[in-house]
Amino acid sequence: MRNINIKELAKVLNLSTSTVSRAFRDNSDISKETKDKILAAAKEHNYQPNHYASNLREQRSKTIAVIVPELGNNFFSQAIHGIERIARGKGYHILIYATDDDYEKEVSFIRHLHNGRADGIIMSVSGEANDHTYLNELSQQRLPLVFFDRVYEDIITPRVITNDYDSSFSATRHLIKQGCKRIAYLVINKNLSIGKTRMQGYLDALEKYGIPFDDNLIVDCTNSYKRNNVILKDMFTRLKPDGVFTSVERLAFATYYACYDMNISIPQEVKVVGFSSLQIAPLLNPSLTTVTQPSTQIGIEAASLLFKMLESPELVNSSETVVLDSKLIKRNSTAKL
Amino acid sequence: MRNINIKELAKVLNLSTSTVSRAFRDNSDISKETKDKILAAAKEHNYQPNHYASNLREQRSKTIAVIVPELGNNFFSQAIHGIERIARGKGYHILIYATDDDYEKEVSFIRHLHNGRADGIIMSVSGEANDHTYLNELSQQRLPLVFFDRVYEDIITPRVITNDYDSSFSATRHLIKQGCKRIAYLVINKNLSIGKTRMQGYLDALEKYGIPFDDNLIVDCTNSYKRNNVILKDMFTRLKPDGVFTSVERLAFATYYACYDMNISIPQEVKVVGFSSLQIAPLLNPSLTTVTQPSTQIGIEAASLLFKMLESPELVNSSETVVLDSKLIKRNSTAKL
DNA sequence: TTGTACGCGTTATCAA
DNA sequence: TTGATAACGCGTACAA
Repeated sequence: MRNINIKELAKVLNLSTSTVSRAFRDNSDISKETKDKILAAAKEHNYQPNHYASNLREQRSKTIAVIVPELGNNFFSQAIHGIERIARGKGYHILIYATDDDYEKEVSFIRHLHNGRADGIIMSVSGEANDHTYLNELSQQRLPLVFFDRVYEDIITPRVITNDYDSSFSATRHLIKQGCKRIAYLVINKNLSIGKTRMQGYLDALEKYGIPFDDNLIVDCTNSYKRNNVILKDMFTRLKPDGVFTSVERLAFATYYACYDMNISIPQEVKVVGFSSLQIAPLLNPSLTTVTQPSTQIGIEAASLLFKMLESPELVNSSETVVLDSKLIKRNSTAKL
Repeated sequence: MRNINIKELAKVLNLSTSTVSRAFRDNSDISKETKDKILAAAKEHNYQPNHYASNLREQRSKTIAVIVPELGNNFFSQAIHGIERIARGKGYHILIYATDDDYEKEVSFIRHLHNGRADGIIMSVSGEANDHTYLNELSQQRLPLVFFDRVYEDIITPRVITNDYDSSFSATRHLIKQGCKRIAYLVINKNLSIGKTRMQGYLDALEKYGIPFDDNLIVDCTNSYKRNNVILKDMFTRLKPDGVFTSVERLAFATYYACYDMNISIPQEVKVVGFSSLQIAPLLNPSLTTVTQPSTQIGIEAASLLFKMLESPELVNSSETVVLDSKLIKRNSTAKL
């Protein structure tokens, strides 16, 4: 288990540890000859500089932490994919943390990361609670932090988001143009800024096109499949919407399941559009009209921003905001008859 | 940026560093009073023991590495979710590495992990190449390693797999019972043991039920959507299969797309079943019959096995194999007319 | 119960 | 170009 260390390797080569160390650092003066000899021996003995010793010495870890509400969600795994690509290119390692939308975990992860384990954090917030002061408390000595997609508006740090307001407006307008008059808006956490922004686009589109707003049509859902099924069936029974706009992918699926169960046909009786990064949306029955976020690109931008902060902090404004465009992709779930 | 260290905290408290250190370690002798005082001060000053210094001192990192062929794939993200749950419970951190099915990257990741960065590795292999000796070379001092799902058979290390042979046999038998006579088997990498095992189940089912085997019906696909589309259209044109069994999820989607393009109706003209962890398989058009692996559970088992190796190596046989059962879930894509 | 002192493996400074 | 040495921050023998 124990790997060979620099001292042993130096002894084998009859050199000092400093010389051996130099062979692994690019800048230092060392003769080509010696360097080659050392690298060859290193390979033979399977020597690699111990990362923890280096980190301790250099005060940086070449590691970034990624905190997301959940794994096993298309959007986040694709974003992580994007982050991974950039980080790998820079020779950085990635630590993954899933909060399960639990605020306590989020706080705990962030606090723990302040022990040198990571050089920076990329996070999509849980949004369970309203007290984010813990982030501000750390602010003087806060690790470089980039938000993506789900952000806390009261925390000033660079962020990568999408044009949610416009997308929501377009999606809602699309439903209206397809003939919907009673459009339900499904959301999981109204308090989360992303939920609010998306809702505002919905509200403004209704107003602009003269559709009366019915408070009941804003439906608060959960992360539980079972409870959502109950909530949605109740919604269909009581409110008879002819259009459904879901602020997250999962609720579009829940809508489909509820419609299947109740024999409500999409798009004849109700049209559905949802935010979703599902690549097989065309294969659904019916194919799902989506607001598709450039998820991988979001990850790429977020990682790039973080590295910019790490490499040249002076070039990054702490309120820097990168806005990417989502696309409304019209499919059969909103087809006119 | 610089966090307070143990020395400074000790000075503030008028205590020695060892006493402060003890407050954070559970086993050491320290008066409750002093401990509370230290922990309070630590909280106030936002002190946390530097992880790299601790790791260096203790020679372990409380970190495990997870290596997968790709992120953004339902199976792997669900498996990672399972791993995450167990690791978090043990207070371990998770490093993520995606190989993109690139053997070079896999080798590089593994080599780099041998510098103390991780205490153990959980991996699903890339399977691009046949030379896995690099793993054996490291074997005397190899990090504890657990394979899951996609494994190298020539490397002896604990593994968590599913009953692929049986599942394939059942899936093929199901197609036969639904009336299929010309069943194509779609695979991405024939050399990968998992491809072979699944194929054997298919072959044996054909034989048992007296269906003549046609070599052309074993179709080698790729990871590229575009190329697969060409390959599959060609297959439908030339071979006219009436059943398709896909060894990975992606190929089931590719089959759907090809059928859509060619106006081949599922299940009327061709029936489709595939290995898949897609949770919304019921929402596809038509709903997809799947062999569903317990992906999260696989992650849980793999992580548990790794921790067993870390905690009590003597209890783990290096050829220990955990086999979990997949389920054949019959849906409309294989319905009889 | 608390403090002193050393070493974990590395790299940077300085001297040779 | 190479070598000796100190320091990074922590945890633990050992001493008090």
